[in-house]
Amino acid sequence: MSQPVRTRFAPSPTGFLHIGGARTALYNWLYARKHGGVFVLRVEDTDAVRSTGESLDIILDGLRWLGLDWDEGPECGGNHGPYFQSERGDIYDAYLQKLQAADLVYEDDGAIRFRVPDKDFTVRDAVCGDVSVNLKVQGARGFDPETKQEIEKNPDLVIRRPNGSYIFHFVNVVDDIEMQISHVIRGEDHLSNTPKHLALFEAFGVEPPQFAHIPLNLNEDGTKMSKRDRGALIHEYVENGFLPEAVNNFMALLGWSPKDDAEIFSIDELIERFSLEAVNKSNSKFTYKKCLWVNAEHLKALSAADLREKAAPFLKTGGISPDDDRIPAALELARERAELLSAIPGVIAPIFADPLEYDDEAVTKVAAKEGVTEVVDVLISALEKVDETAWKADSIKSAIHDAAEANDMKMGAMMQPCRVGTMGSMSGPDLAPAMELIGKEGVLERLSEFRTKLS
RNA sequence: GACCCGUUCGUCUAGCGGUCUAGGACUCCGCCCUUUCACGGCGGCAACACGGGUUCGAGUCCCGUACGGGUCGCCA
Repeated sequence: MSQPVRTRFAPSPTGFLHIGGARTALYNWLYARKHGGVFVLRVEDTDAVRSTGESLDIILDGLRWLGLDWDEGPECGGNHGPYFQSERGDIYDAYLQKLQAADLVYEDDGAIRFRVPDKDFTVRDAVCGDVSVNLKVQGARGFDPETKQEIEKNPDLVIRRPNGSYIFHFVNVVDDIEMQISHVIRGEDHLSNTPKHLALFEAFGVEPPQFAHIPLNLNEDGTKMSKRDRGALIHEYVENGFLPEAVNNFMALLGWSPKDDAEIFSIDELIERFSLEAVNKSNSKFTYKKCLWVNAEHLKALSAADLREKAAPFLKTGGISPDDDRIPAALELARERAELLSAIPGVIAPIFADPLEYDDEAVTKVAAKEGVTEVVDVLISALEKVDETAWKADSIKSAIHDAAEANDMKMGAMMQPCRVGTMGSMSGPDLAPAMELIGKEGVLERLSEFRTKLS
């Protein structure tokens, strides 16, 4: 019972890395890491027609981005390879011979079928409990979705096609045996298939691994998530400015519970706290808004250096130089209000803009206020008096405050025109620090341009 | 259609027979903080699918119904 923990993620390279697959990978990875085990990546590419190298790259890139590193698998190898099923034909042939020797298979129309025993197989699932099925009885009934008719069928499992290629159930079991997988953690959609796998394990005389079928993630409307749905594909998280630790955190929460009120976890905390016992039984619905919130929380927790590094590519696409000296300070202003890395440039762009673009609606709104030209005049003369070397958020703020008092104006009535005049819009980062970054000269230029706009 | 799994606020969930007039989080709303934008803090709305049992007592155990999901491929 105390065999080494070996888990695996076995994607089929026929598309993108889906959030469901990524979460399965995460749970397997977490379990292996928690128990000092090995995480194996196996590529299930027996379907030569649908499998592509491009798809494999996308999946590997996605896993790497998430930080779900594998100990054995493509590129790193291992002692139980090869890790592509397309290269394991000899192994499958050898296993087929074992079944042939025991007279457990027969040919049917060129294909090879495995004789299914007439008995109950009980899946002892770490999440779902015991589930028993008699394959001979169950397998004798089929369903034709076209005609919606129940049809009689041969319960014996096809394990090899006439063209010599092997079927999923067979290779899956053979590989799990050969790779000495101790825990099979996979989607609940495989629960009904598991008795078939159990029959195969028994035929090979091998003790099956521990199974854990995790609930599925559905769309918010309860329908099955497809590639078209928002939040379905991992590479979109990369492009949209999510942090990998946030995506891992959120995926972990969909189907697993820490059992207390904590929700934001670093990857190390997830490893420490994860357990199969705490995996939920019921399906969950994917909520993008909460995912955003989790990301915002991780954004706030990022170190200044990490934030700068992670934000850099997004700054570039936003037309802002990541090397500007003012970037660290600007990022601190942005992180409090950005939920995504991709939102950061938009928040701080006005600081670096030259010339500044004014939001017409904001200008019109401010212009409509009575006495706004006087306000701007007061602002300009007050800020001119601030010494260049004393151009800091505090002194800027007190200069405005003093001017308001001296001219019998309300501070609140000054800040809005000041904001629109210097930043171009009604909302944005904390104003005084932003003005500090723009610089005295820039602020005065902007305000005087704004002044002419008003008259 | 058969079989399998599931069902607590709109959503993610806590709850493993009495401490539940059901807790937390997201969303939404209100208030406070901020003489700017946010963050933040505080508060509010909001759930045990239904019906039978078992029990002194059921969100918690059992059965049924309804609903949802899954499987029934020479896809994985």
